[in-house]
Amino acid sequence: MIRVVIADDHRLLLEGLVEALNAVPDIEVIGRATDGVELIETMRTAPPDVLLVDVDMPRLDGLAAIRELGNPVPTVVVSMHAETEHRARAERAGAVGFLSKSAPLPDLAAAVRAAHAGDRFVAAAAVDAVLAQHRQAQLDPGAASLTRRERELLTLLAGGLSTTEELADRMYISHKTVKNHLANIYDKLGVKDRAQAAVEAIRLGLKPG
Amino acid sequence: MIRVVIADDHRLLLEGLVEALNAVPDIEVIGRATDGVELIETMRTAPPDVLLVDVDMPRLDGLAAIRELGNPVPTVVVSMHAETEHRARAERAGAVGFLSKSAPLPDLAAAVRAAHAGDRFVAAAAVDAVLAQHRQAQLDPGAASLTRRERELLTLLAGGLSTTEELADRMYISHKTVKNHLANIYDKLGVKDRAQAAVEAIRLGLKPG
DNA sequence: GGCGTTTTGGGCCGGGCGACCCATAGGTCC
DNA sequence: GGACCTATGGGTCGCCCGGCCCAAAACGCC
Repeated sequence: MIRVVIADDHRLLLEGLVEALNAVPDIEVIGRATDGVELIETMRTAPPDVLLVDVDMPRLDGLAAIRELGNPVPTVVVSMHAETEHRARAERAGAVGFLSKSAPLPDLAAAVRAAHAGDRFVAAAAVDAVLAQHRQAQLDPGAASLTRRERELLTLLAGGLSTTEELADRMYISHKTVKNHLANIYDKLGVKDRAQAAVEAIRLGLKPG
Repeated sequence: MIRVVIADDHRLLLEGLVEALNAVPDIEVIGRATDGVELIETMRTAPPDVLLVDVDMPRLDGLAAIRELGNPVPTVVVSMHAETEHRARAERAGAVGFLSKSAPLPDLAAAVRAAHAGDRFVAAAAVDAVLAQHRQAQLDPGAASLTRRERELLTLLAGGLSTTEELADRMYISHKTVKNHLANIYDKLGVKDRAQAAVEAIRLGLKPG
């Protein structure tokens, strides 16, 4: 059983990846992170056999994070774009694999196994199946344009936090900022209050993660 | 393919039955009803090969409904209790089968097939598997005690209607009654507003239908 | 280095919401 | 027949929510 930690700030994609990989018999996802700082914390508490990271994440990007970590475990870098330049940068940062987010799932599993076995540089491929799963959310014109904080807030809402005060406390921001985020969410999702937003969030597959 | 219509005022159980039966390869649920009047309407617009009805339903109970219909299709009666007296009444009303809501799913499928084949009186058995699915909701102490109207309202809420006015219009009651129902729902589910109630409703599997 | 976006925060206002009272009609159950 | 629940409806009150205005940091992108 290959134990994997995944880091990606796109929560929907992250969840899709987790589900997809957990469906692979010899792979188990034991941790996830949505930014570099969280990733370092996760690596400390639950060190995996293989690490999967997105290149661009807030606070501390994927490449900086693996440099910071000093490559304790084989790392595969996942990127939206498959350009050679990104690949080179990932390689310099110590990654042993580089994947585009637009290829079939089996390639992703293969890359994880290869990294675990000690291979260097399994290139390209990966994750088209996941994007397909993820497509539903992208089809919703507004949902795709949700920002990171908006998705965070919406996820909390779908998890049962409803009052402005609760949400503000949980996100360490003022109640006014919560209301601003909510107003933007309503606009993007085409709803008019918390109840509808919560329903929509669940429909879109937003889950605490 | 045996086409079936199911009538049951317990919506959660109804949905469980529908799902369970749709999972059976040779059975397809083509309609559902939550009271006798709705059942008669459904039978008119979508006549099935076999009818499954609950004995006690509001407005017009199951037995009265099948009498009213004049038994155009073989009917299996489902009851919470498996007492002989109820069985006798069901038989007099023209039902060809009688099942308790506390036996394994295969028996239910068997009863449907038997009714379709023309057998008279497949007794007892049925639907324990469905109750298991349904158990989650029953474990929630409050959810089980929701009344019919409360469930109706909650289902609308989970479907995206959120304002008092919308709900009142849809249910043909005053906005004040909606607020009363909501207050009772909050109390029973242990939540404090529409957003949390909607989240909980979805978690409990309430769906339009 | 400048522009757009994101995230953060403020104020104001009207209306809707939830909490707490209440009553009445109809049904079920013993 | 009486107790209980359900469904319906009313009123009041305080607070919170959502709409609409604005501003300033921080970040990414070109």
